Amino acid sequence: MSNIIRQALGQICNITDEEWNKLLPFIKTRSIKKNHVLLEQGSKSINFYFITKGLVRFYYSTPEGKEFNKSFHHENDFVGSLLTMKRDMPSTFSIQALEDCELIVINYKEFNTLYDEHRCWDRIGRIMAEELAIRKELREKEFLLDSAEARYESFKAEFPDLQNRINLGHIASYLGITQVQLSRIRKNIK
Amino acid sequence: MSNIIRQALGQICNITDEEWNKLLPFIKTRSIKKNHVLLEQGSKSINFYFITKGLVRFYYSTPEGKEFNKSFHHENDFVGSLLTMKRDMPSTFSIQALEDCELIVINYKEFNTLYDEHRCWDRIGRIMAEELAIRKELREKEFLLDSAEARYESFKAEFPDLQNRINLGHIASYLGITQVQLSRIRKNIK
DNA sequence: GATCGTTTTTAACATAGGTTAAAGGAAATT
DNA sequence: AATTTCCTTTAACCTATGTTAAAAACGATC
Repeated sequence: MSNIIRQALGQICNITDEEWNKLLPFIKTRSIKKNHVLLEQGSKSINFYFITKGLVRFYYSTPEGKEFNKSFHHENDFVGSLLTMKRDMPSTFSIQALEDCELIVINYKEFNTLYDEHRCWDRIGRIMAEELAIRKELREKEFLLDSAEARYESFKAEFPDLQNRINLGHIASYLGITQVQLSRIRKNIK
Repeated sequence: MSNIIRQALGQICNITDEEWNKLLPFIKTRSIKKNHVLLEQGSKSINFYFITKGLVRFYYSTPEGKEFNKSFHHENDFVGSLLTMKRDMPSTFSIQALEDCELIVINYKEFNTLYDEHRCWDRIGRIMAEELAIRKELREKEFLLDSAEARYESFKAEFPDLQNRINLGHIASYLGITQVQLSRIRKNIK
């Protein structure tokens, strides 16, 4: 099971057996059912996760009871709240399983101790953070420049595999519009 | 001059004299005038910059000739195109001086060689990328959840010092709305 | 202080998107 | 197959924002 995560990390930076053995005690596996809330907005998380199977959504909840999807993550993604992990602050969003999931759980504080052990962990952390920043910049650009219709087309182009796994309500929420408006857009396109 | 940048980096991670002397040959200083375009969208940059004085905007240009401000940066900010630097791709945005600026110029390819020299550079790169990712996540959240009026209030709260240095047209462009709409919002607030 | 360029506001009209509620469809359950 | 639940579309109406153009305010310069 943990071979999968070693392979994923190994693509970023080579990890020696010695370093790998330091990580092993900090990780375990976990299964969660569809609809389970893995992390609740407002709480602090001590873990981050690697998804070996399934699909989750990150979402913000507003005081008015609305929800907005921040992102979707599936097989081979690392997921967690950067803010909680880096600054020990309550998470600004929740994480919920949209399908039954198999996860690898990594204790963040323990993982943190590795940074001073070997440079490979800083390297891995740097490149993962850079990739995240690039993805978030792209989404910022789309919100800034593109219409909701264009954002919908981008979503379909970027995540063709997710189209059939995620219902339109969740997609609309990711695009920052209502289900009604997405329905109107879909009618226009056809 | 380069003391300033060493101090800024030193707050992230200690840099030994030996490591610092490896960086020194890769940096130089440069002055640019207001309105000068430092990086043109579509071109590749070989440098990134540290601003010691002045103010710049990052902006996207559309095929229709419109411009949208991505971000503003001033004294003590590191600026550059992550995409150009990390993936050797043309920059998706331009950089223009909004005031006369004093810059420290760092050659990215040369800087890149430092990563294998000492772990402090991976550490610095990691933490800078993490901070960038956190800022971009916050802006994503504001686009997703907040009205233009709320985003304007957030802008004023987050950058109180920039209010008098940036004209309303540029602020509207940063918020993703027109100058006309920002004017209406300002009228409503008062 | 008159003139010129820039920034900001205002007006009038057009479009995108929100709200609420109901109707249709699709899929799961009994 | 009938029932229930969830997902998607449609309709009617309302608000936020875009577009274009002009006016007003502001600042710099001569």
